Amino acid sequence: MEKRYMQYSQLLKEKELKSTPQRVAMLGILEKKGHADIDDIYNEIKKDFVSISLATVYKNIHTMLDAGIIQEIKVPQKKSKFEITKHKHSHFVCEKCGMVYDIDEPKKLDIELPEGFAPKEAMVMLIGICKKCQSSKKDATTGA
Amino acid sequence: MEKRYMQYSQLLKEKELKSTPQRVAMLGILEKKGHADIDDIYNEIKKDFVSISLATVYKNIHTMLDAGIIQEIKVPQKKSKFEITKHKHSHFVCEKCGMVYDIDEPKKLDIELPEGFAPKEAMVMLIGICKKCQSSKKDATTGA
DNA sequence: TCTTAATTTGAAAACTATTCTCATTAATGT
DNA sequence: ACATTAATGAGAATAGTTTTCAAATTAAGA
Repeated sequence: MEKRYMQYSQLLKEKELKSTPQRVAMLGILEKKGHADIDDIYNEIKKDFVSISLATVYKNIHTMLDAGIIQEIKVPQKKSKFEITKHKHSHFVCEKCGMVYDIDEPKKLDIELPEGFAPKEAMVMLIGICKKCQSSKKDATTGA
Repeated sequence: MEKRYMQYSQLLKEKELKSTPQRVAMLGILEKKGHADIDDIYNEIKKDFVSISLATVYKNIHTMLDAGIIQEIKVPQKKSKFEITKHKHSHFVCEKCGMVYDIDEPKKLDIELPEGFAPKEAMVMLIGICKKCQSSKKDATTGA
């Protein structure tokens, strides 16, 4: 078995989850694609697990979300995408092709809160035109 | 007719939309609640429009979103909420009670992008514990 | 390796959320 | 008030997600 599969297996066990081939494959797909929605994952995993159930994909998404192995990215007007939990970062969403890119967290974020509010986390999302769509002047969905 | 209803009527017409009592009422509810999801709006508007159809609520939400009169706020793990479009601002979401609060935009946001990416808009969302939940040490859903 | 206990899987049904269709009603401009 | 055009309401249709449960798989211990 390949090395990276072992790593996912490891990761699942650390979170007290059983390491099933389906879960490992889902993580592999998320790693490969970076960001994927339910359909992306289902369509991709079906290539290897012909009879996998969509319900299994949903269940595993939830299980792994609860365990913190993956995270949900909600973009206004779009379907949620998921990604493997990694170091904190922000997102850039292309309003043309819909691609989600990881970007570095803000170097500085100076925001003023009313008294009594205790922030734990800041999420920053930039919306704009990505490099591909910028240069091609058209939809880059079919690109990287 | 009340003054603020006239204003919504006005607003709709400016966007080339017909000013119907249902739309005006939806905007009134959004103003009153600040942030509301589809069910909030539907349950509230039914008090005045007993036979309003849920489909009408959905249709108007879309219409008004497209016209830019209202905006969608997507919070990870939660249902979308909507708000009347106003001056640019950020959001604070209480992870305990789920309330969404408007907060001022960052005074400073210093973020580095790879070359070729053209941002148009930055969305900042803080997650944490709101004032009410902070002080009551429990769910403040039933509060303001 | 074999056994057991606990969890996961797949398939279908159930449920929830959203959109569509279309006859009727209402809003706008003249 | 009239004509035009769009919105409403009701229900059907579709899409998206979760539940149920028997069979299969995993993890751990003997």
